[in-house]
Amino acid sequence: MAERPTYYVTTPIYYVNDSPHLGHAYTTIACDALARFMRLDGYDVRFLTGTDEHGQKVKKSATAAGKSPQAFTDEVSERFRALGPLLNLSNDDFIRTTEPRHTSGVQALWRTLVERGEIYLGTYAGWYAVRDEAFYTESELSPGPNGSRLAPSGAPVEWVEEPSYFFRLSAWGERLLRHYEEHPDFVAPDSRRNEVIAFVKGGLQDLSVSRTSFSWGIPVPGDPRHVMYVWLDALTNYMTAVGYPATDSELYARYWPADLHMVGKDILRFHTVYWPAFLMAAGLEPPRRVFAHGWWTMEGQKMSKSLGNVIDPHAMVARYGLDPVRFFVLREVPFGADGDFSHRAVVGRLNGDLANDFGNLVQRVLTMIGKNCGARMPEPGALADADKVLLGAAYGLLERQRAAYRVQAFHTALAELWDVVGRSNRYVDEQAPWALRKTDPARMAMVLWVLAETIRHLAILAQPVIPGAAGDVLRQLGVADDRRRFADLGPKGALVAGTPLPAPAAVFPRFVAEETA
RNA sequence: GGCGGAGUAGCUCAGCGGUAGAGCAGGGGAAUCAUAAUCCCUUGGUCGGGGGUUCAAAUCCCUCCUCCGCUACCA
Repeated sequence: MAERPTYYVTTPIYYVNDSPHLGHAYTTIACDALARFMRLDGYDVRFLTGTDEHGQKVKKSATAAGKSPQAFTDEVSERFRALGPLLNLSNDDFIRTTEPRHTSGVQALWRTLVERGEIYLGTYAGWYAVRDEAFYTESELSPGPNGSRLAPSGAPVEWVEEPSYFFRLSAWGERLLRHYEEHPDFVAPDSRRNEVIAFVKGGLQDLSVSRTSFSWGIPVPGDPRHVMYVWLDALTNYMTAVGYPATDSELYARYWPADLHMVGKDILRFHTVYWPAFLMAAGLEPPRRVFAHGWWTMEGQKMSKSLGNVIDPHAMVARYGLDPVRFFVLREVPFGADGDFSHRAVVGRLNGDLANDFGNLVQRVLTMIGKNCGARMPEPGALADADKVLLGAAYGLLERQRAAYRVQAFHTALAELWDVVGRSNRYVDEQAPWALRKTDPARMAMVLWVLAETIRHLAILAQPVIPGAAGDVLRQLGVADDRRRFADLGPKGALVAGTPLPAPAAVFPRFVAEETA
């Protein structure tokens, strides 16, 4: 038997300085939908998420909370891990940068880079604001009193020099540009690709990859006064989670290079410039693709702690239900663009697309089968033209879904599914099975079977995005758990007449206005 | 400032050289299997302003206006 093709997809590892919010949920849901889609399509999938736990900010937050960094990160990391059950995530692994498998792997990568002459000891010099504990570039500074300079925060800065290890990033500009050229799908969407190319064309400086100003990090091998730059540390998780530095290990051999790193647009550069440069410098393969998605505003406003409009995923799921939320974030905006998470829009999708269009379609069909076909899957007969048209649309969905998922166009994939939902509702009205019940019961049975079979296709293909509801629909259709893969689509997996069906129950209740307190 | 992107129906957007489109919202109607869900019809736009190329321009070119992104070492 031939080996199944593999697919390795990652979320960024989330920085534990922050509690999980809609943004984290969004990225992870998108990856989950992708992972589920590929699994259903027969791929050997690896889906990774985790937490990024080192750095000065974490240390400060831990101190502020009166905890040790390890105790603090244990706690916050657990809140990210809890997103798994909350959002029905299917990740195969969850990595923390404080785990030994990671820290030792990163140190191995460091040693490799040193051996290859890609890292050298130098001096980092820059404008440093003691109050902010941060360096700033010349361009960020504004003039202060008496010829001094001020940071954007208003803090005074001073010229500071400290020893630091540097990565020879400047040597990789041409190689990176060639990589972008030869792999046009490496950065998506295209607008982001242009940005990255423009950035690299502007010239690259060597990158400071160690710090001596704090110690909450991975020690530099052979020079423990330094800890590693958090991005070198963090990015490497994608490899340490599959066994790096054991490049001959089963996991690494199977899954590296990753097929897709999903990221927010704010961390694009780290993934498309530094990361591939680190890897090429170490003689390793870069990931195949990096997709930068957009951000959500909340009722038209930027989410921020000060505005108090940061969405807690638990509250969001409690209010709307999980599958509606998953559906909304992937359906509402073209993936890659920014979107607005408004109550009105969520309810519109939930009541319109899910409850009225899809949920009600399933309900009306299953109820008619329940009442008029003895609660068993009806007997199909000869196909009328209208039947062929509808079934043809259903059969044609898989290829279209693949094309959309291939480029992470979740919104397109869902729109195509819902096109068939609409066709199905029109078909019900045109065929009017409630009238056929009296005039031509055999034809009624055929119509209901065609609808059930179409719904089977829709539900199987909707599983990646709304796994709970789609699974419920399939259960109500009497489709066994092991007959829900994409290989079961088409006539060969068709619903079998006579199969006893459970009593139908609504899958998507409409959202009704909450009591105003 | 430089580079890139976008401005099309009330809203969100598709169209990217050949008689202005979709979804939602609004208006009217049909049907009654169904979560009063569904289906049909319909109102609505001088496609940001101006100029140009063309038999023909949302669609190509120029220019102006507005908005957004990027312009490196917090992550």
